[in-house]
This record gives sequence, structure tokens and C-alpha cells, in this order.
Amino acid sequence: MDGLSIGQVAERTGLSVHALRFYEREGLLADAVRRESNGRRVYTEDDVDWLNMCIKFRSSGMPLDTIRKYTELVRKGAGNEADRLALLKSHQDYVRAQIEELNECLNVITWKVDIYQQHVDAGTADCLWVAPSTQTASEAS
Amino acid sequence: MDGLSIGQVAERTGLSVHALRFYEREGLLADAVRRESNGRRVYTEDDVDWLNMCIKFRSSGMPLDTIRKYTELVRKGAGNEADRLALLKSHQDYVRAQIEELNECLNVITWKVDIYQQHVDAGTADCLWVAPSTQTASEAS
DNA sequence: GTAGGAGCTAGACCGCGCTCTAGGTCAAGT
DNA sequence: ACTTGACCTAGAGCGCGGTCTAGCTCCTAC
Repeated sequence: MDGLSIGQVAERTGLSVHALRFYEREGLLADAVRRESNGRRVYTEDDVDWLNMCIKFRSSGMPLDTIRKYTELVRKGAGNEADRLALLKSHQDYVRAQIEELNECLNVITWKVDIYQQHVDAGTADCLWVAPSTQTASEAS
Repeated sequence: MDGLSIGQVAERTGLSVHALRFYEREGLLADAVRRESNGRRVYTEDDVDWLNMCIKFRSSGMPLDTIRKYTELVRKGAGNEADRLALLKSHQDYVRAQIEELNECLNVITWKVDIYQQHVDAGTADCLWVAPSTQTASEAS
């Protein structure tokens, strides 16, 4: 019962089987994947946990290259925890910066949405405010 | 004094001159850029405002293709404000979703950082918790 | 008059992160 | 026997968002 096929792992993680093989080739797996006698991959639950971690890294913008570096540290075993910590902290900062940036963008977008909403609601959509020269602050089209 | 060269716009927006020409080719500029008699581009402050808006769109993950669609709506002039509003709202949702996702990632990363921090602080970095089989919840390396 | 620097166009190229293809093995079902 | 389907490897291809090159025209300063 223990031991998952690549298809099962794909289903569980949301990664494609292609992506799973690709990640393995790229050295993103902490433990070498076991194989059945016929060469098929056998994944453990730990592999799935690790992949889910990688997915969190990826979807927060960590490049594959950095994930690989982290993976290598882990593979080397105990003794480099400070390095891992540094890498993680640096990514943490990066994610925070991203969130901040996105919030700024969201403010601008929301400001624009509100303006459009007002005009659409008021049925004044066809007024002159669209033309740059008549605007007060900026090209707000 | 009014009228900016491509280099000045690059400096002001942070985009490269290459990127500015590329954006223009891709149809991301609301107004056609004026040219001097010798063919050089002359940008207005409104162009810069528009570009800064595009930059906000881009850095919040809007694809160039969508920016182009928005630009086309604006170029068509008054009458399609509801369409523009829909596009903006949809992007607004997308940005909110991104922020949420990043916050989730940040939680996971922070959890990991804290664990490492504790162990590094305690000087117990070399203990067994690194090995998957000894862990309680997941492969937390 | 000539060297530098900024600009122009058209189009090739690049890095990233997958994704897909070709050509094959293997095991189970009918 | 044969089809189906999941898996394998090696390697090509792709979409996106730029970036860079080649070869040119200007203008300015020396």
C-alpha cells in the first residue's frame, strides 16, 4: 500500500507527470526516488510532502535554481542549518516584498476601478474625462 | 521643454529603451507616439503616466496581451467603459488571489524559518529532526 | 572632418519553466 | 493474440517577456 506511482503523485500534488520527472532531473528532490524492478518510480509520502513544499516555494516565486540549492543543502545532511536558514529568510523577505508590491498595485487598480464604477453607475461614461488633456491628475483612462 | 526622448522616459519609468520600443510595437501605448522630423520618438508626460500604469499592471501579473486589450478599449474611446471596468475588476480579483496565495506561502515559509531558527539558536542543528523518518508531521527539512 | 553618443528599424536571440514527442517496455483485461 | 494504458528515456519545442545585434541616420563637440 505504501509507495505511490508517478501518476498518483501527479494527482496529489497537481504537478504533471512531465513536471515531476523534470523536477527530478533538475535535482529538486531531496531523496533519490526509488524504482520498482521494472524501472518505474516509487514515491513515498515524504516525497509528496517535499514536493508540496517545493510548490510553495515555486508559487511564491523562488526560482528552480534556488530550490535546487536548498535541496542540495538538505541532501548534504546536518551541519549547514544556518545556510538553509539564511536561504529561507532571504526568500521570506522576498515574499514580503512581493506582497507589499502587490498591495500597492492593488491600490492603484482599485482607485481606477472605483472611478470607472462611479462613471458607469452614473451613466456618464461618455463624458470627456477620457481625453488626456481634460484630466486633472494623470492619464486616467 | 515639453516632450521627452526615449532615453528620458526610460530613466523615468525604469523600463529600458528596448522595452519601450517593444511595448510600442506590441500596441501597449494608448496614444501613438509622436515623432520629430528625424523620426525620433517624442513622449509626453501623459505617455509616462500611461506607462507607469502599465508597469503597475505588469508587476501585478497582468499579461501583455491583456494590457493590449485594455489599451485597445481606451483607444476606441468613450462607450466601452463597462468593458474596461470588467477587465480591471477581473484583474483586481486576480491580484487579491495572488496576495492571498503569497500569504499562505509566507506562513509556511515562516513556520520553517522559525523551526530552523530555534534549532540554530539552540545549537542543536545536528540533531535527528532532519531525517524524515523521525519527524512528526512532515518532511520538514 | 571626425568621433561620440543617442536614436532608428528589423529581426535574431535568450532564460525560465515547463510541455510534448518519439520510440519503447511492461502488465492487465478481453 | 492483442489492445489499452501507465510508465520509461532523451531530447525537442514552446510561450512569455523582454534583450540584444547589425547596420544605419543624425547631431554635437572637438
